[in-house]
Amino acid sequence: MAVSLAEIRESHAAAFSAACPTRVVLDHVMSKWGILVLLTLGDGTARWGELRRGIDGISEKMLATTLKTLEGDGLVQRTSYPEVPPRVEYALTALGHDLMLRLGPLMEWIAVHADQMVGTAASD
Amino acid sequence: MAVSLAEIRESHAAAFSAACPTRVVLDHVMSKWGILVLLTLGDGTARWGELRRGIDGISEKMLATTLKTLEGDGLVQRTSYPEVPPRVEYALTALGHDLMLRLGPLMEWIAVHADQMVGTAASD
DNA sequence: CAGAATCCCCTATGATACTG
DNA sequence: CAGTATCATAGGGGATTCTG
Repeated sequence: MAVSLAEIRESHAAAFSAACPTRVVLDHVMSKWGILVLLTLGDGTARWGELRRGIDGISEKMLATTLKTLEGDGLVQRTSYPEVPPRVEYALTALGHDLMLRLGPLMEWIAVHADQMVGTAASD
Repeated sequence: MAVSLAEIRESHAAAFSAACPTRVVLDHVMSKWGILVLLTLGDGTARWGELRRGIDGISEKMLATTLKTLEGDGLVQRTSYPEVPPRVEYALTALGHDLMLRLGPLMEWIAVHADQMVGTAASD
């Protein structure tokens, strides 16, 4: 194997201190809806309604909160058009896009192995 | 660019349905402490006390809960030695190790970009 | 259509004390 | 040392209603 876990861990040692901003970002990105929103936005742009309908089970409140958080982190960009039927579009920023690239393989792995994990679905 | 976000999203479409086990695993792995514990275990084996001291800010309860969850998911293996001074060692399973390999690059990216994100540290 | 504001519930998270 | 049990709390998260 080429990648040493010890190396990985060492390089992220900072994350183990409670004050590290990594902790915060981790909490935002890894939050229940964070990833789903980011993933949905991966397409390019999405409108509020699209996001709400696209992410099964998300409430308006959580969508709003999550979007604000991600926007505050500079991962998502919000653009509102001053039209009569209000239209707002959300899109990934360059930073967000970059992050998604790292998230992709992980999501893939999880999707593949999710049903292997015992804790998720009772085998009995 | 070689990787299309649309492709990424498409391949994880299942994650958007609330019932998908991916959601559960996501919640476990991406939970506040999940990653930290997995990361700490990356070294090989760690004892209860080591984990508790190694992860800044985690409470006993949360450590216990997180460990059980991850153990239930088959990501972590618990081994207790029937000695007089109780000794228990936790280690990543093959599955957990595999997961960590995917988590590494992500953690790295986050660690590097964390301070770029506005929402994490007040500039004022 | 987009979202802000409210009310409410439940679970995640914590601090502490207790036990094998 | 390695947990478990208990109690308490904050905030995540949901449903509903209201406004621009």
